[in-house]
Amino acid sequence: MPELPEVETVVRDLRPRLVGRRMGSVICGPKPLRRRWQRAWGRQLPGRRVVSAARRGKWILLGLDDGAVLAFHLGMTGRLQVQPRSTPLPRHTHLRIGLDNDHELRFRDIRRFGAAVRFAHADELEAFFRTARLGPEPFDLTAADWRQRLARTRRCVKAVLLDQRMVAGVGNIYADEALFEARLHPACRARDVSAAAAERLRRAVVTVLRRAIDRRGSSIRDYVGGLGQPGAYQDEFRVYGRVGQPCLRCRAPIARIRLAGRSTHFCPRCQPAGHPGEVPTHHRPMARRRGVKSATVG
DNA sequence: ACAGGATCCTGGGGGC
DNA sequence: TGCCCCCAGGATCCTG
Repeated sequence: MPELPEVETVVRDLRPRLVGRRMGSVICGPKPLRRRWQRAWGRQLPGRRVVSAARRGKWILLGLDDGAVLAFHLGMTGRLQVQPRSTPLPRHTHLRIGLDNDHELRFRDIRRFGAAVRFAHADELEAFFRTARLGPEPFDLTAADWRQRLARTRRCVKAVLLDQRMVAGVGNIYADEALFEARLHPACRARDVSAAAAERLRRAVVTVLRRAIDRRGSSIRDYVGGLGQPGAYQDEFRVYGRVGQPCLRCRAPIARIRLAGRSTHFCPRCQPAGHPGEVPTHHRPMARRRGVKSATVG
């Protein structure tokens, strides 16, 4: 679930509570975390001091005083929190790292799509991101680079936004919100998007992410920040999760379709299929077998 | 190469 | 109440 704004919020919450702290005992839960975490890593952590807390895409990066980096990905349901050791341990807590102040860093993840990885050096981390071809941060993405990236694919813009190799940190919520902001139909082929629309989209992504960071991210069901508080941006969604409800700009009912395997929300009137030079492709109604209401037919 | 679908997990909600 | 199906802030395989 957590996308860039949620991850950024967690990092900002954790930074003052982790940086300067020394790590103690490490306790792993019985179930593996996408097989990334290696039990042996637990032995390398005690005694190390946290020197930095940062974010790259949807990754949380804790720099240690031996040059190693402890990286966390929250997947769909991951939570990374600093809590007093006395706080009751919730279910699905997979990793606990003691701190030198009666608190501990707890990684909890119901669905276990998340990951924890120890990189021995910053070089290893860089190699990892290179291998994954992790794209640029949205805030660093230049207009020219973005235009070229869009021009090189036949996929629809929604799929492009979700692809971490194209731009890092955007997920399903903010892809939909940014496309609404840019007034672009999510099914538009990326390569057919005009230069003007591409630039609108690039700016919309930045705008929406900044707004969401200001509101400490979106909490729909599982997400909380590094101190356990929910975010508030869900109250400002223009399209995400608003199927059938009136568009806040034009009152037309918000539609939902499935694109790139994900629920996709948009306003059929504000995000028309037929912008000049922007030809939307395939899109099927969400409705499956069981009378699930198809949003497109209010 | 490329795009879509299945898959990994667990839990919640709705329909019957 | 119970069962079954669908759904979910993600990413990675596999297939055609």
